[in-house]
Amino acid sequence: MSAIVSTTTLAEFASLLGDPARASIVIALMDGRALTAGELSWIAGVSASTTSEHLAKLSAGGIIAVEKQGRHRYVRLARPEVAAAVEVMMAAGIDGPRRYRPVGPRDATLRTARSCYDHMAGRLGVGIAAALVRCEAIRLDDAAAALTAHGERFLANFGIDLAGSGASKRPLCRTCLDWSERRPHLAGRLGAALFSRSLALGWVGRQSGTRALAITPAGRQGFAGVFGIEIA
Amino acid sequence: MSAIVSTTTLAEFASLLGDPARASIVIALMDGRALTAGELSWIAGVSASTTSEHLAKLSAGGIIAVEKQGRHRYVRLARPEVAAAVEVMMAAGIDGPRRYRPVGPRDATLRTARSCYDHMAGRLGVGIAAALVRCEAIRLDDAAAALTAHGERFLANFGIDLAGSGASKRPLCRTCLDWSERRPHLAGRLGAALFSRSLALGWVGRQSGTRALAITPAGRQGFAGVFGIEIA
DNA sequence: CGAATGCTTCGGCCGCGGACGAAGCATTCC
DNA sequence: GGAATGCTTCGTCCGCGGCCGAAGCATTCG
Repeated sequence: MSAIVSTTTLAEFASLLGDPARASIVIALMDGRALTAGELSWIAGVSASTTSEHLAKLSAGGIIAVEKQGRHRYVRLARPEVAAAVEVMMAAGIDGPRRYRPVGPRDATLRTARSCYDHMAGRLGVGIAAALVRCEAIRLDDAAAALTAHGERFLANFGIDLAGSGASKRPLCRTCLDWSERRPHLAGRLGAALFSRSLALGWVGRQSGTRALAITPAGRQGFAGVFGIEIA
Repeated sequence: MSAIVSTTTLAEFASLLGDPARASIVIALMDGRALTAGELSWIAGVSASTTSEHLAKLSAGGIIAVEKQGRHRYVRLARPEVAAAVEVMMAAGIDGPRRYRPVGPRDATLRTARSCYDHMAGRLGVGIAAALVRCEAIRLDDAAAALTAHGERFLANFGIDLAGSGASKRPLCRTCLDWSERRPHLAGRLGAALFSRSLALGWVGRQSGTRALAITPAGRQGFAGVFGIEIA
């Protein structure tokens, strides 16, 4: 055998992702956010009971981690390896039959800056995260991220009021491994707030039909001034 | 959706690998060699007819490429992206449910040096590949690898006559991403020749029942002298 | 040419597993 | 307390797909 692991390992892992409903679930979790079973049920387009069974399998297979919280069940991807595998699998699955896909400039702009649900990713996203760590506005340990008192003031100064964003159940500050940069960017309520504030300031702009974000001239100035980052 | 590609792409790709028989087939092809349908039938442990159906699916899914040759049908992986995906999936599949696996000494020896079909992998394999690049015996661009004129002489000096190995269809020089090292090692006819020559010189020895390779004292000296590498 | 080999197509069997709804816990809300 | 919500367990159904053997094409061999 070519592989160190047995063949069943590959087949088991793959078959977990080989079901359309489970694939939808996993893709929905790909940005690192935790979603409830109910939300996933809606996303996957199957009943609550079916979703529950799928979640049980994914959990047993080490794909997802489930966290009970009140009467909700929060689901997230279990390990970064899983996210990495899904990324690569999607890349491999594209144009299986077809030959090439024209990667082109569109891909390049995605790497520069893109939206990942409601926060920013790409070089811009990881740049901001790194800048906030550098100036000790946040601390990243392991998987979790924490906002410092200094960071709270820093962000308030930037126009972000996290306390005002309500007592949502959603984690305040969460990191997400960036697909193109292989370094973390910020997700969670903080990531979302940074994104919406950047949009409000006109620093970045969405483009229809793509996740690519345009960094405006004002944005270049602003990101450089506030965070000290230059995006190539 | 979080992903660039649609959810069906992931599910389709994954379900192709989600069947034990197909997974065996793909794993058997992981080193880039082309095998016949009959061989794969034996490897997968299913009948010829079943194998034929599996091959049709894998081919339609862009996983494998099939080349007709006389009354044989040679099968190989279609694209490097597929091999990369399988590598990462196997890595992600390990210890899905289980927390850690006791990596232990057996695993350590596998990481040091192991056979990957007919060539060498592990630290030894990637070390040799790196050494050959360093001394400009081979060039690695992107996925392909090419032997230089200097490299041909270098290898002849080492006792490898690649011209004599026949006009096999098999690629001369091919790289394979190493599972444990995450760096390329050499496969293809060159990789096979390096392995058999090392065996002939008594530099490495196979061990029964495992893919681990033992590096002999002569091997330590030899690999250090010829390639300038020390394997920890 | 006929016989042997390699693979595919066809037909049929069978079981896995994904789907749902109803009922059962658990938690929260009023 | 009771009602509402969120999720899981259970029972059941049903269809997809993997499996095989026999027959059917190809190709090669003698």
